[in-house]
Amino acid sequence: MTQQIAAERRARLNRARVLRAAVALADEVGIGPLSMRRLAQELDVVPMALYKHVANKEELLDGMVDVVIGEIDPPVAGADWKSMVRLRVLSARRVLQRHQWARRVLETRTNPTPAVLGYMDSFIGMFFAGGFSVDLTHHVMHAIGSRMWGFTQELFDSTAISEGDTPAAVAPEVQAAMFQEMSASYPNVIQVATSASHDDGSVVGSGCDDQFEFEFALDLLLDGIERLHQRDYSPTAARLERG
Amino acid sequence: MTQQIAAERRARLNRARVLRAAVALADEVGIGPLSMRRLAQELDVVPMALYKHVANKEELLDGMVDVVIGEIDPPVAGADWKSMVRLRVLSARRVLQRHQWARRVLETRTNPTPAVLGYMDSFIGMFFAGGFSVDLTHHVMHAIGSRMWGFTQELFDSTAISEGDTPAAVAPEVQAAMFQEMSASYPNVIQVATSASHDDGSVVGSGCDDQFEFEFALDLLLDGIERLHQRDYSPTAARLERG
DNA sequence: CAGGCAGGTGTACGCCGTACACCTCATGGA
DNA sequence: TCCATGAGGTGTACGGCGTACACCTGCCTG
Repeated sequence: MTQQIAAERRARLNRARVLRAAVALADEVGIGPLSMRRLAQELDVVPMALYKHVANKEELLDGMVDVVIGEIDPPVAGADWKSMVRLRVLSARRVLQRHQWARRVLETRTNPTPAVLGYMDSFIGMFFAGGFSVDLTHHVMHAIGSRMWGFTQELFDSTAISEGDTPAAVAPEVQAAMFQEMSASYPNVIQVATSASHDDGSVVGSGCDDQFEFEFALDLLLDGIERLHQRDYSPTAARLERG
Repeated sequence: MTQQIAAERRARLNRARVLRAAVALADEVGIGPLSMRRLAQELDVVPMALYKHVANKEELLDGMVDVVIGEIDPPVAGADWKSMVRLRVLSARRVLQRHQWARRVLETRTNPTPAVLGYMDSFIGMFFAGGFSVDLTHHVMHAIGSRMWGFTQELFDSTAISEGDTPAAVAPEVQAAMFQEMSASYPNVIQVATSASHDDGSVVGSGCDDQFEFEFALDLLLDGIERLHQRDYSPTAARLERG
């Protein structure tokens, strides 16, 4: 009975609801405009109410990351290490792509939450299961770095602009002039940027297939790692004898 | 004469001086505490005075990045592409290590400044000079990503904590308990983290040699790239026949 | 000597995170 | 049945942020 009444009123807040609302809000408006005040408003509550459920904004962000990580598929069983890793990374990538903000937030965490550690632990476990030494695994984890989460540090990718303001359309003749100028100053950049995007003449190579680029780089890395593993390479030994 | 008087008074502000002061301040206190107000104070000037020299804080940060990029060595002439790239990256790394904050700032730039484009252009030029096709260069640049700037996205590295607050020493017995707990929950992480740091028992593997890890990963990448180049591999062709 | 303009100032606004004291109301023991 | 308790929501306030806008000042040029 009292439950019913409570349900008719505003549902009671709890940590999970706060985090879910935060994730949803960030998905919608981006991480920049996500403030405690804005989130509170979304939950129809006064800002300070949130602090009964999260210690502060940092902890809120930690919690949001945990929610996101929870969406990554568990490792598929019974495959070789390489495909396990590959699939897991690509799963993480899909998740992080649903929550664009998560990349930046992940990067700014100062200490890992249990969920993060759990993911890393199971990630490392895939290499162990594949017969990697602790030592090689260590170096390999460094080499993979943030690619483990399914993203690369794409400096200045075109999608980064889409936070908030629209890029303010410019007249075609101005575009052309800019292109000319760029071609003169940065001929190599222009060549590379336009190589994969013959269809549209956009200056930043927005025509290029991010997913392909990601997999290309990932496979380059995995192939290199496989080669090391096959020849029982020990990075630490190599370093010692190099001196 | 008037010059002398001016020199006796506070030197006049200009964009370069603002940027240099900003870089110095960020070097000293970190990027977090760097506010327009704080910077103005450092320059013994009212906050709004800065806006006569930079449009807003974003532009200030852009300018700071440019200053940093200016410190990267130019490419060494007359070497093969691989060592040119390698040396350039390691030079960038040294610079970015002098300005720890620059990594984060670089990551948050939304559009590249001329200095950034210039660096990328000359970077791309090294591959062209090495006989790489435009196409392969494009993919290779993606694969290198932020490693071009001499950093990897080290999530949760121990250095990240050092912004501002000291980590508040904990009693050894508490440390031991934490270690026990971690070992139970994240056995793989613990193994890997402690593999390269037998000397000190710190939980986060702070004993590991970042520079070695970086070069290890860089070389893994460069070797992979070299292999592709030698066999005249065309990623785009590979993709077309696959797709 | 006059005028203009580059550059430094003062004030004020709206945002942010959050400390702290307070209120309210469901709940469980007497 | 009642009342103490404590979890959870509220209101107010503070200090910090970026920066808009009007203003002042003093050097440089004509």
